[in-house]
Amino acid sequence: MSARTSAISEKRRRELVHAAYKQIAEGGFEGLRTREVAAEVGVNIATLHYYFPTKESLIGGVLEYAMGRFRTTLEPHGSPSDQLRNHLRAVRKLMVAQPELAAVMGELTLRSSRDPAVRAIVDGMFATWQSTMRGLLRRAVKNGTLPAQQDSGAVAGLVIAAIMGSTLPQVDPKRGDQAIRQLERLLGI
Amino acid sequence: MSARTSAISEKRRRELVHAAYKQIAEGGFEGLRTREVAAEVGVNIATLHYYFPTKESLIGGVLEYAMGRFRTTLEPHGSPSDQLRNHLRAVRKLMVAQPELAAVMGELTLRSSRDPAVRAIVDGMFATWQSTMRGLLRRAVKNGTLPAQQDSGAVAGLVIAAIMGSTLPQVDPKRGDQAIRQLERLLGI
DNA sequence: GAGCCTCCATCAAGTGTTTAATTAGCCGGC
DNA sequence: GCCGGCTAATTAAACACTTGATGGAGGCTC
Repeated sequence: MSARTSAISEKRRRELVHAAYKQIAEGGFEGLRTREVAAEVGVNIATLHYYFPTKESLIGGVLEYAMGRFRTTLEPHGSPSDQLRNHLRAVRKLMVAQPELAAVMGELTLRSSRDPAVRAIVDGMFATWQSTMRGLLRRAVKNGTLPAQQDSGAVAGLVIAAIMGSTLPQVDPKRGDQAIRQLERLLGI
Repeated sequence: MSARTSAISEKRRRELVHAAYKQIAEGGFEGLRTREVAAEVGVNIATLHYYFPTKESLIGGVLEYAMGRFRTTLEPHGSPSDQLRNHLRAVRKLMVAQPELAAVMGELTLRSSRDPAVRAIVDGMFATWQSTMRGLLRRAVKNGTLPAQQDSGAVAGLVIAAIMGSTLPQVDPKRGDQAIRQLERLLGI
């Protein structure tokens, strides 16, 4: 929080957050035990509480970490003409390459309906994503790479819903990819 | 389990399962406490364990209940020509009308990646849904109400992914509906 | 009264959190 | 140079409470 956090201290924090992140990925919030997090890093349980006063604050760290990870891939890149295509591919690839992130995102999304603090951040992330996506869609239409759409907002919502839905654990990765490719086809990308 | 379970006994079971169901809906698996379930029904904790030897078995009951609830709306109805449309509407309506069910489905879906018993059932449900959907799509194409599709399986997967994704808690119901309507438009329903 | 059902009391194993103490390194003054 | 205090970082050991589960005693109904 404060400006002067020593390098070693910052490292410890990251270690702890990352351990908790992995823990949540494989066991859900239900399976998150502060003791195990500490053990995985190889420190005493009290050390964990030295850096994160409460379990809640540790979860906060994980939330921040996961969101950061996700946000980076949301930033569009490549030539404007195929930014939309790149974007879809990138997000989908990320979710397949890092099932841990997909799992944690799922947990956080679900938790956001009960935890206002989580909700605020997750909501913000989705809002950003939605508006990014809408921008890409509009640009693609103006560009000519995409047939005109009535409601770019609704399309953006659909794309996001489809991506999130296709990363749910029961859908094996192949089916998820198929679904997204099918969406691209329908959209005319 | 056995054939002769008295009416009152069966009622108790249902009460307990339903209480657990509500509990999971509002607090996730993380927040499921057998004591609270028993308290909500108004019985002693030991009574709960009389009907459900373990917490796991209680969750099994909830799983069965939720799946049953979901499955009923999956059955297509109406005239064959607009069964597909009805189906989409029905599922979507269900998820909006019963946010509890959506929440529990989400929890179960996430849990299915860690719990083999849950996975088996949830997977089965999705498989059924997928093939039902594919059947509807094919019939609609043959019917003429839907333009020809290359891969009905992929389309079915997309529809399912979109529906599941649109019921995630952070998407407010209006956006979710928009997304599904947009999907209908794209599909040409 | 037999059998299904319910409760009281209790256990053992965790669970997040805290307390008091220890170590290591740094800095200023003598 | 070195010493005493200061702070950051870490630890062992518990604390207070929760949680799933049990055993045995009694009750209600047919």
